[in-house]
Amino acid sequence: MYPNFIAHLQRYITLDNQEIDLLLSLIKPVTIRKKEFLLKEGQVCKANYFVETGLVRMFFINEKGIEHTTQFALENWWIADYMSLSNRSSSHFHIQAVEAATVIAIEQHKEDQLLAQLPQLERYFRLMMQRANGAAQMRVKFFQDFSKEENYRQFVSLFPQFVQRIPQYMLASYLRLTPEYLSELRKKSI
Amino acid sequence: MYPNFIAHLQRYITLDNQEIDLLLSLIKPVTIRKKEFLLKEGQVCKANYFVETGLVRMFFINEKGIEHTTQFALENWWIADYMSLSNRSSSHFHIQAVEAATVIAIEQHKEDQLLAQLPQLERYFRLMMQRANGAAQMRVKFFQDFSKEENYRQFVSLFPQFVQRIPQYMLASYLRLTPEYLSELRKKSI
DNA sequence: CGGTCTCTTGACGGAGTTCAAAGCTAGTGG
DNA sequence: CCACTAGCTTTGAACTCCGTCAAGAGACCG
Repeated sequence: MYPNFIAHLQRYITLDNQEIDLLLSLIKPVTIRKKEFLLKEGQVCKANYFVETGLVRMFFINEKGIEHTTQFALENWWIADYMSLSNRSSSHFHIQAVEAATVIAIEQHKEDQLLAQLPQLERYFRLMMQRANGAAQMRVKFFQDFSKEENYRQFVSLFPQFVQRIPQYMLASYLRLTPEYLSELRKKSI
Repeated sequence: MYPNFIAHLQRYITLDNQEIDLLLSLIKPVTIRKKEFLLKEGQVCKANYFVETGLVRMFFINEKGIEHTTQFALENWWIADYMSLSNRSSSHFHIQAVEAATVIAIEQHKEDQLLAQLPQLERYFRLMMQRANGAAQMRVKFFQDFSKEENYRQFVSLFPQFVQRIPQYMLASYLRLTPEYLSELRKKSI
């Protein structure tokens, strides 16, 4: 049951079987199909989500109606609108399945109970949030460092298998370029 | 002693005087003058830094020799290269004082001891990392949403007093535009 | 198979960069 | 406390990366 989730926890903290059972009783498993939503803009983000299998993304729609993907979450990554979650404010983002996904939700309203009963989880989440921060810092560097063409080439060479899993328009919106320009870059390189 | 630091902790967790004394015995206060460094590219980041007073920034230098500022830390913010800190890998960034600053360093090699003796701090740092993540997500949205001109105008209207504290070339490098173009935008708006 | 997304192509335009050079400002040492 | 200098800011001209628009080809789903 949720092998990725359990293995991931145990890479950072130790939990015995009893504790794992307790934990599993307090989480909420969610399965979503392609294009279904975990969160929509305007709602308050009610949980932190662990991707057990599948692929999920975060995006927003600007005033011109154009989608901008800000984040992908593959297997073993956490995703949520952390501003909305921290402040109970309404979210500026959508979270949506790119592929059908099974997700573990840690719900806000059960968090206190969970952390009181399994204090090791404070440590686990601290480490996860720190790791996510590190990733965010590197991403900022990545985008600032290079031209859009270089961004594209780097990304494809770093994550060739991942690029196969997402439609081009979505990659374009993540890399901050238009589908037309991405198409042009692809033509040049083949 | 370190009023901002203590007050900030107590906004999120409770600590009695004895615990505060213990904490203060395990931190390392650092004062740096303008342009001095807390971290240089290539070093391993050895601490998480809380800005008690002053102003600090994170930046890197690309292959053309151009500086890119990725983050500012004002009073009451934490700053570190979290990838380097988590993995003990060498850093891709510099951390430098923009103004003379007094900083509280939580050193990696004392972290275990600190967290064992003051387990509430796990919670505090979890919340700080989550807050930083929320800020990072909003920043990505901010940059993706608008043109460079709009980024500039928004930033100035949101943080007019902060803009006074930093040189223009540094604001330009944070907003991902050239000093020449920033100068042009300033002229237009006055 | 029909219709609606997705991807490609090409022409055009403009936001933003590059380069060079000249003012300005602020910090430093004499 | 002044003078010098290095570095910051401004200006303007040329250029280019990349977005916009429009239209057609292809792909996928009901």
